[in-house]
Amino acid sequence: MSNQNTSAGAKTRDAILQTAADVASVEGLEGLSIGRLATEMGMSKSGLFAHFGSKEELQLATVEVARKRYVREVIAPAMKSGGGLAQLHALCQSFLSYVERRVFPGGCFFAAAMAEFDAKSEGPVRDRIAACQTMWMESLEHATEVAQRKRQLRSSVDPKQLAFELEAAMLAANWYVHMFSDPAYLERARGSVQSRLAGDATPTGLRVLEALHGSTTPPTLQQTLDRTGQNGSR
Amino acid sequence: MSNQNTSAGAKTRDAILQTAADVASVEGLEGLSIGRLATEMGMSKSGLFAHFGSKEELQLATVEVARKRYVREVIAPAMKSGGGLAQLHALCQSFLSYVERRVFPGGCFFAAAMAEFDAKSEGPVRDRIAACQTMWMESLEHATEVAQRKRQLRSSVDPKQLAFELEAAMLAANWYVHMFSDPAYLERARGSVQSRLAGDATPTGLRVLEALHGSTTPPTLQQTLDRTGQNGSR
DNA sequence: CGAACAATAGCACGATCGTTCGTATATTTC
DNA sequence: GAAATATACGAACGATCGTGCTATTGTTCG
Repeated sequence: MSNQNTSAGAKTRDAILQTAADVASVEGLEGLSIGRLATEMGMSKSGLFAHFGSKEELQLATVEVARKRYVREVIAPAMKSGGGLAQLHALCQSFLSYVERRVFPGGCFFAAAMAEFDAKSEGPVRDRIAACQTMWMESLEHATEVAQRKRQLRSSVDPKQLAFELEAAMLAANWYVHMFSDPAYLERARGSVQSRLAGDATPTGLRVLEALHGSTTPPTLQQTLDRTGQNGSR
Repeated sequence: MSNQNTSAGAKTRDAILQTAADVASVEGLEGLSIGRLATEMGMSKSGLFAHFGSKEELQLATVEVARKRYVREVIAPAMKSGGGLAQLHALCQSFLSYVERRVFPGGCFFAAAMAEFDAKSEGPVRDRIAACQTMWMESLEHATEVAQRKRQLRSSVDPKQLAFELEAAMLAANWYVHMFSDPAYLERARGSVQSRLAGDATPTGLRVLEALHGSTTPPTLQQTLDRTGQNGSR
């Protein structure tokens, strides 16, 4: 989109921030040091510093490019699918794929940032991280509400509760897959998402889910269908 | 138990480590600095340092006292309840209570430590954190297996999968409750645990769950009972 | 060509980091 | 009481932190 009118300085600034986002996903936003970043970029500390004016500005700018990357790699692909339950499913799969593809080398940038700042006192960086997290959760909740309007999810489902549980499984996968270098946790999260969605789906919703990924579904789905079929759309 | 033969030095050493664990739950184990810790303890940097010999030793010792605190505040209370499903339930409730009671001021020490070290390269501290996390997960898995032997949980349940999902809800509550200062997330996690356990419970198990917390249960339990009752112990 | 400007480098500052060393004061042991 | 040991302190180290200030480059434009 706006990738043309980039002066020489803006280009290096962006290159710095891309590296900064990668480093921060591993070392944290506080652990990210200007000297270390300058060395890694092959430029002087002061030259790099001049782009931002303060460390806090560097951190905020880093969060911003990380957010764009997140939108590009997680949100946007999921938006291509139809609204409602399909989109909710797509958002979850997209996130887990994003973790699997190591879009950030240290795992989800925002998961790491939230863990780093959640206990810390107020501050602009913390606020920005919290806002990003809220936006993400709201996109999960919104997809849930649309799915309810489309009668794909039961109206008794609390969107915030469902979003919380889906996010919980995804976050946990993010931590454990890195801590133990075991991709099995991604599959566990996929299983969680699948059975959670199937468990709250109406018969209409179950057809959507079935169509989404053919017969890849483990027995859990069919089993859940048996269990919930008679209850209707209650 | 062995709180008597504490020489003067061992007493201050422990006092240092208790403070260190508190600080580390907020600032992280790397963010914990010896100078800052010395100031907080009202003693000299070198005097404090002499107790450990290196920062890494300080970190390892801090993890150890944090682990003991975790055992005392989370594991031990849950061990009082009967084995199997009751114990699994107790472990989850105990953890959420531990978060709620702010046993560590910055939230769960090990959640923070895992988030800090999961992306970092190998090292003794990382290994210790990973080992603690494994032990915790195994205690959840073990309780699940006992519950299966007691026919309280379906034999089709994968203990690792169930432990993962329970842990996911608890971890997510830990992050969000601090990030947004909203205790509602604790209730969401409690709801997740409850419905997850009820969903996988046999009729026998459901009776155990009902007995556990009287009529505190939201309609979800009764509803789930209706849904799963006919399936028997499958 | 030369002026204006954006971008980077060099250097230095005060602060803090983890760490070492020598020393002073308690406490225990003979 | 003397010797030995445990415990803490103060000063200083080299390194790195974030941040200024000044100069030097490279590009753009009149």
